[in-house]
Amino acid sequence: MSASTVESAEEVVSSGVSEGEQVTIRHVAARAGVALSSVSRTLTGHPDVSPAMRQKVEEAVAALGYEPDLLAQSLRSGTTRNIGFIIRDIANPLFALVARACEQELRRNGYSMILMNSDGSVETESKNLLLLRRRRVDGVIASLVAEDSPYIKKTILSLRRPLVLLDREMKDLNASAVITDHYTGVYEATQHLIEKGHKEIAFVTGAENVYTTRDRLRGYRAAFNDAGRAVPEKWLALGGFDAEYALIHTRNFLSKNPHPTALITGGIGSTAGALRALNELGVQIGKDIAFIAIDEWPLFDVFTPPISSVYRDAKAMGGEAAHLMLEMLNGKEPSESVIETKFTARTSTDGGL
Amino acid sequence: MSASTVESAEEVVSSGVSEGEQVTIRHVAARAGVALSSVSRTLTGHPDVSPAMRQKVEEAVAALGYEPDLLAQSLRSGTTRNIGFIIRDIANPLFALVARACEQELRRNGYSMILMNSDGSVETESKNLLLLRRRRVDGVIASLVAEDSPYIKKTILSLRRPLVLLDREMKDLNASAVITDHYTGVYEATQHLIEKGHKEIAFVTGAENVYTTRDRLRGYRAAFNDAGRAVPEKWLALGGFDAEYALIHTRNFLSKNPHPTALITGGIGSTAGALRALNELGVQIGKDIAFIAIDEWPLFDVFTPPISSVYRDAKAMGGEAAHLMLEMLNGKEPSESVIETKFTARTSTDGGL
DNA sequence: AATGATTCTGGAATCGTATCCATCTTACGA
DNA sequence: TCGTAAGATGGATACGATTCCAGAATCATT
Repeated sequence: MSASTVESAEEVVSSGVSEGEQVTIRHVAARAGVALSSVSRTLTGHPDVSPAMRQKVEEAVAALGYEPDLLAQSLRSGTTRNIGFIIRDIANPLFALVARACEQELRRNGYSMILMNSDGSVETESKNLLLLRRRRVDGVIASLVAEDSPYIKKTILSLRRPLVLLDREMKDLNASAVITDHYTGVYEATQHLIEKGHKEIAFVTGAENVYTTRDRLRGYRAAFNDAGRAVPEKWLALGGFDAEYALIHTRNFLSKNPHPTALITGGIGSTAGALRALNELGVQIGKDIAFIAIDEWPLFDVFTPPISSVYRDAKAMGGEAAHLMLEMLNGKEPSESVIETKFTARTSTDGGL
Repeated sequence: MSASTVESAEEVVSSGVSEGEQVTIRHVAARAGVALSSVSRTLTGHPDVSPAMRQKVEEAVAALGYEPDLLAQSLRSGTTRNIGFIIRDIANPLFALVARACEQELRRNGYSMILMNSDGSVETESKNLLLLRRRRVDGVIASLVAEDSPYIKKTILSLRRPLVLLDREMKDLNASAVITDHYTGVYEATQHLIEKGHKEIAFVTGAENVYTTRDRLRGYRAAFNDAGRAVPEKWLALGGFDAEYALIHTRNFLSKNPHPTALITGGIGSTAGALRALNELGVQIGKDIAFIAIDEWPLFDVFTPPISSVYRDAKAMGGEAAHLMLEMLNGKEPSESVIETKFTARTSTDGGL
């Protein structure tokens, strides 16, 4: 009796498995001289299996190098151990961190991640959701492009699978959500600027049809209100998270006279666009204008000048998303998890006045 | 006869499909009053289908809201239209761009991407490859952690599916590859520094067990040789692509006396680590030291000072990878695609002497 | 020793779809 | 009008696994 677990190709061929053919449970059964069902029972850990049977099957499995086919198992069991992950753009560094942490956690629990970019398009997003349903994923984790599309809502309702939303709030969906407490961070950031004497504080970010913007805006407004100041509505640009939008509107704001003395950008893309505009105009951050970024770019710590920011832990977001998904897969009710934000003042908020 | 394509839930229930149950081809056949096989033929576009049959089936499909189950189709057809994508870390901005472009292109062609991070571990990478095989992906696109692991090579050979390597070269694998012409870019970068009068040019990057490093090193050495200078071997740190490694070795190099007057970092992670070390030591780029980064961080264009870099088009890499994969899936032989690099001098390479 | 309970095993059905094969109808040309 | 081919359809089988069910073998009990 050979103790080897890997046998030569010739021996495998001589075992009734022809070249290139997939080794199935049937081959194992034949080699072990038992029934299909017995092999399956052995491998799935069914209690009614004798030690003799177990040994025969395990020998055959080792000899043939058999591996269960996840596709067939999925069809039979109705569960694929695949989770769909839909985001606007994986190249957004914040979402990349979320995706990475999420994938790690899912993988540790035996799930794989199917990644889809929605490219900022509601239509693509919707198509992706439908495709994921057809692929029979066990659940979907998504950062939706917009919350107010009835079409998306309908599509989601038709999914009939656990759903975890990232930084979005939608009613009547029976979904879990990882939401961020943007309010606190943005409130502190705005307050910081007001205390420094700024009145004309511009805020450039995405549209109000996502929770992210609404919660940030709430913090921004509250800081003015609490300070007994009027909210400078004319310095709000709430149109898109893309860099291009922020570039144009930052450029526009700074061409006015008077122009804002401080600028807050909401989100990775907005920050990039605004920084490009300032750079292009030769406006020096921390001197000609006070600047605060919401969400940190990976290399912010070595920027000159160091940039004041509202930080949130993207890794924790990803882990929490996976966690909430796993809970729902285990039959628990949907729930929410809140991620904190933290404002840190650095030298980019000096100057501007 | 109602012209509506979406019917009410009650009507669906009354059609023999009970609540929550998946609508299958069988229900469609029953509703249309035809055989299973006829429905299948109609939907797959088989020529032997009469117009009358087509109409009956299409009506039933619309009435029931039937959608083919990709899982069952996969099992039957042996092809999943899933592509595995394995990288070290999706949070690496360069790879995120590659992944995004690749996913887009695959999606346009009806394929989905299963994303797995190998976390820089050969073991995880290997497990991921095996899992992808069990998931019966149609192909794998991978940026391997190392080329010299015999275990990985064995695993890959056992895949028996089309494989596209990203920036790696391995013999006898029958794989396609997207490789980068690092040589040219690094040669030009090094030459630029030599012409400026630098002799002590440090180079911090990953290990030589990947093509990326070897090709860059070749360019670095050739520039010295062509200039008739000795290669400063003592300023080579070829140990890892992670930021931590670069941080430690940059710090170490600069603590020496004499220390390097110029620094080249190879790869996103290395650049981040080196920038942190320089920042920490208070060494000013473009003044106290000349600095060149290989691969650009997204916000390099607004860094102060602007950083000289060796650029490559990550989006093109992703698109090419998808393209090569699609070609192989269509039966073509493996091939290689080369991505260019371009050195651009900016003010970070002033000073240092 | 007969009975019932328990353990173990093999055969068959099933998941949802695609395709082979056989049958039946229709059409066409000689 | 007949023979043959082509067109159209239904039934059965297969993809690779799990699970139900029934029967065989083993064991304990009176």
